[in-house]
Amino acid sequence: MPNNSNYKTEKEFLINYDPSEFESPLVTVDLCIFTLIDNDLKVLMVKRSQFPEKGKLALPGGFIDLNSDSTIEETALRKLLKKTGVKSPYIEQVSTIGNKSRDPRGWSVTTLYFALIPHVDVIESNEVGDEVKWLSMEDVAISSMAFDHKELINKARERLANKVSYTDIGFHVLPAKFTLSQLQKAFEILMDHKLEKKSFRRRMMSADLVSELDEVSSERGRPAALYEAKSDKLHFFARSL
Amino acid sequence: MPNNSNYKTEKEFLINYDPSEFESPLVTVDLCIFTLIDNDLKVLMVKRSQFPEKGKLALPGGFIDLNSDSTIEETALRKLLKKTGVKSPYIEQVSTIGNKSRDPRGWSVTTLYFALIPHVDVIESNEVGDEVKWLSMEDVAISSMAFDHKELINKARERLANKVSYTDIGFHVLPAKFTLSQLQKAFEILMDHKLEKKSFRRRMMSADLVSELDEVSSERGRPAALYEAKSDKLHFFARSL
DNA sequence: TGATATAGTGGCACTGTGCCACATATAAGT
DNA sequence: ACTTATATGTGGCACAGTGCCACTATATCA
Repeated sequence: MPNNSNYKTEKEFLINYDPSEFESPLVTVDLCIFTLIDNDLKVLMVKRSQFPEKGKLALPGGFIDLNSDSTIEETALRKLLKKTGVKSPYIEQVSTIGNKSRDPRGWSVTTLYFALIPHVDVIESNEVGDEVKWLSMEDVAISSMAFDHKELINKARERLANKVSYTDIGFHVLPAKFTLSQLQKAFEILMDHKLEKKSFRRRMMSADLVSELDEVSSERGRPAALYEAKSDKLHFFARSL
Repeated sequence: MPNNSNYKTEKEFLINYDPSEFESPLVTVDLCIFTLIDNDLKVLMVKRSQFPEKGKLALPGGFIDLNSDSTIEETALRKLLKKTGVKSPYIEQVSTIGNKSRDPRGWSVTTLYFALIPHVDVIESNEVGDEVKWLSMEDVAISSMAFDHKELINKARERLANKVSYTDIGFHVLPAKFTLSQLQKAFEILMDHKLEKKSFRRRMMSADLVSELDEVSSERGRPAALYEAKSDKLHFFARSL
């Protein structure tokens, strides 16, 4: 607990102030990076190379670099860039978890972010050469993980599903051009909830979020019109999906 | 930055691990405690008695007590209890802000909570005898404040308005018995948005959140039926207000 | 008794949604 | 060539919830 009580002026305080008076918890940032691969929701994990929890799967993340990071968001973006090569993801702070038991090293606080990236943008074999792995969300429940990271993933997953239902963040897992069916499928997977085709299309068109291109995507069946997102701005739907 | 790299076993790691290897930021918890006094939204402020920012208005909050607090929520509740005497408020984590410039003492991280309490439950002249003040939200913009606390209040205010529009947390600023008009007025102030009387009543009744009592409240005009909240559970409206 | 004030309701037009049948356009199979 | 499978895209209607506001109800005050 702090003890810097009896200074008479601001100057005296600043000169004599000793940061080590404060006993601080460990502070980390953890990232839950989601993407869609073959219509399967995946989360990026790394295998820990150091104690504690050496060898276990963990979320990418780590300590704030007090010298080079000037904000906590910068820490998060730096770590995401290092693991995926993606520079401008959708990223959002989920929650901060702090208690005395989550880390064997002692009182520990972590700020959890989730990010949404299109899989095509990921540079495989990242620069660090850490052992990274896209884990299917279906396998999260049955995998053993470091610290409380399984809980963290569940929190992020919940926030993701919720937010996708009333914003356009779902666009961020798709490539630049997509069909409305692909878009709908992505929303359905992210929300874990089936959607009605007609209603979905009506909403997307009336929200004016996409513009039709002069191209079609053709696989099986009738060729589908390709669209692109109209804006990068976060858009709130008037009503939830 | 951490340096605890070369341990061969977990045991060796735990024995030799030195927490001071880590350079940690300052970690605090700040509270934005809202209530309604005479149909005016207020936020609780304290006058700082120590450097830095001595004498300025600040949000109640402070350092985690690593010995007595076992979670960060416990820290928040402890501080709220100390300032207001309220034991079971509505409380919610808003966001965590961390950067190198917000505190003259150096890299600093704060986790911001907002709380909603009924004014009647507040024990005036709290045990610490700190100089505390209910500041009207209208005066926030024109008041000088410590650190980045004005921004913190604005963030909490925004979250509050938003959340009130699709949940029943607005109930928490009212006494146990209230009229529907009082309830509507409270929602309007918290959301900063006028509501339609008929629509509001329809929604409240169909959501089955209140039960009518055999009492009436009578001031001017026709006496109004008194109601009480049916449950403490957080309820999400199907549609926003 | 009538003015004023607040509580509470009736009722209708409008909007968005769920639903599902139908029309359209292509590839693949025979 | 024609059929079948498959997927895209639309038409249209019943239904539910909302906004709106005039109207009724019940009190106090002068």
